Amino acid sequence: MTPSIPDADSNLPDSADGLRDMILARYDGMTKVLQQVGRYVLDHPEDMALLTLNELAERSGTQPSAIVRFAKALGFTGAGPMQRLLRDSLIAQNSALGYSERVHQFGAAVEDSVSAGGIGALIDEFAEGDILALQNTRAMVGREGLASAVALIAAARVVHLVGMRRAFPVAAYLAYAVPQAGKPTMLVDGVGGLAAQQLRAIGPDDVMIAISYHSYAPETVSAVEAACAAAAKVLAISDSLLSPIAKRATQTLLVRESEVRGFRSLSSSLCLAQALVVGLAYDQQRHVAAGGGAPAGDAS
Amino acid sequence: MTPSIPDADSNLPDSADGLRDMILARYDGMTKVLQQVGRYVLDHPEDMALLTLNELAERSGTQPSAIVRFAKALGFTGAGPMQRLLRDSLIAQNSALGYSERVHQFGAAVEDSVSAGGIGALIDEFAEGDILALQNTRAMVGREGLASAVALIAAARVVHLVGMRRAFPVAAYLAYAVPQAGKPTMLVDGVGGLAAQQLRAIGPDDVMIAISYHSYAPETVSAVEAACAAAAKVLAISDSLLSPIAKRATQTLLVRESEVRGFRSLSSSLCLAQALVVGLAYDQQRHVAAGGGAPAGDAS
DNA sequence: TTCATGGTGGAATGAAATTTTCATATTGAC
DNA sequence: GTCAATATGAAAATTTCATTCCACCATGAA
Repeated sequence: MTPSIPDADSNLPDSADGLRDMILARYDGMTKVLQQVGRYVLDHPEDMALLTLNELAERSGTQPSAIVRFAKALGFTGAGPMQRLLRDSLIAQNSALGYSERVHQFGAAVEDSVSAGGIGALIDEFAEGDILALQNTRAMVGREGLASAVALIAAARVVHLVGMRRAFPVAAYLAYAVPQAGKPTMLVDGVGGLAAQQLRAIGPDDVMIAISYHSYAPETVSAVEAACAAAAKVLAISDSLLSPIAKRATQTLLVRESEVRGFRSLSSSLCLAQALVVGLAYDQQRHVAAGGGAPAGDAS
Repeated sequence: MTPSIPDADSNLPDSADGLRDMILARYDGMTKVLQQVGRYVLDHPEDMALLTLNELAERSGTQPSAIVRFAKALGFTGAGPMQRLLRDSLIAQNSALGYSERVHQFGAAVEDSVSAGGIGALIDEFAEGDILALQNTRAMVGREGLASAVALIAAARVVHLVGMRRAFPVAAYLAYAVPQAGKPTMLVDGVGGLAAQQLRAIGPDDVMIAISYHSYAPETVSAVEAACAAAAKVLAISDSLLSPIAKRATQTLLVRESEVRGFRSLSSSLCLAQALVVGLAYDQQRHVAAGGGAPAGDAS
């Protein structure tokens, strides 16, 4: 039974923005599941506008009835009216442009001058460049490349990670994610001048993942040399087969990063790193327990 | 009676663009009513994506059954699949995860889908997901968002960076790149338990760039609180307006990372970070020397 | 610990929308 | 001009979806 809508403000929002503000205002007073629904509405308004309640419930990890309750808690008569509000806003946004223009909205050529579009136009350039780079990387790495790299890592006792300067974020990501896949991991970061000690821990059953781009950091090169000296395997992530780390590597994964205005990106390397880790997680799982089920997701 | 789909090309289009081309190609061979439907699909794709067949029939001056026949003539099994195609394109333009439920399988039958394409197929999934996420980020951040964020950083005396766990690679990249743009930078990394000391250095003319994703690391939240207490500006890079750091931030840049098999990516955040840094470099350069020319590129 | 209150998940129900079917109309050929 | 074949429109039938209802669980107080 609806309690005759005792809500303080019986006036509904009349726009998606108004709805967003209303959710933000009431969020703290909501129950756990209702908050979950609210978060999904704020984070994925397009989904909430267009999908069915069953799909939404699945994606947001709730129940259809919870979505209906959420809408009613906000004063709507049901989930339908709330969806209609979001959908109308979405249509209004998109029908401003003609169909053909909107379709090519993202493929449109980018002005090559910063002063033309202002500094803000840089986001278009970098996004577009990264998209092209990702397509390229996907083709260059290939399924076999990824699969054999995963096998290489899976067979190792310990994973050692090296990446300096611009490559460091990639190494840092792997240092965060690889242990989650259940593989012992050491990041050779050289903090406290302990790089030599860290390299001494490399054994013959280990693998070193070395990430380096032109021009190749000498610390990374010498770390690879140390790994080779210890008879460890080396997986190189680099931008050239001629790079000093690729030459000594057991396997090399080539990534082509976009270069916009002289700045090279990292998106492709991160994407590849993530594919490696998830592949490793599936592989580990398959060997540990024959049963199915997804490997644990991540959190931050 | 379906004539067992005698259409020459039984392969369906996989995008709104492809559908549009297919309609144009077959238009001349269609009957009057089917042409009428086709014209409506081309002229009002968002209606066709969202409205019910009854409404569409009324608006286009046809019948619901005519729309079903039209879809079948194109090779679809019914009007539903055709609408779904258009709807997904609509979502893809506005959000990252527009592309079918295959991406969103949490615990469902993961084992066999991996073994179907092999672990190597993950590279395709992640690359594709990241591309969609980048398109979305580009649209969500927008030129104004980037421009005002750059202005916020440019006005600061010192930039403080916070990002833990999964967000750390982004902070690490900024710690590498922001100083190259000539802006004093401190990374709050908490190495050696010195986080408190690092936070004490924040002044009222500074800006803190805080990166955090669900679920939000408490260290990051308290760092933001410390920045607020010091009357510093806060630029949040996060995945939700409800995140504890977004609520306290001077400005929030929303990024929606792709989520494939429960693992969220970082490509969009890295792309955004790079756009921020290059924008900052141009801005700094413009104020230091009026002359044009690109800022120095990077190297590793 | 026990009870009471309110929240939550899942199944049943009723409504709405899509698809099929069939009768009628229209077009083209002989 | 008539017949055959196909297209069209209307309505029935089926499927899908939103909502409601009920039983169970969690939380907090006595």
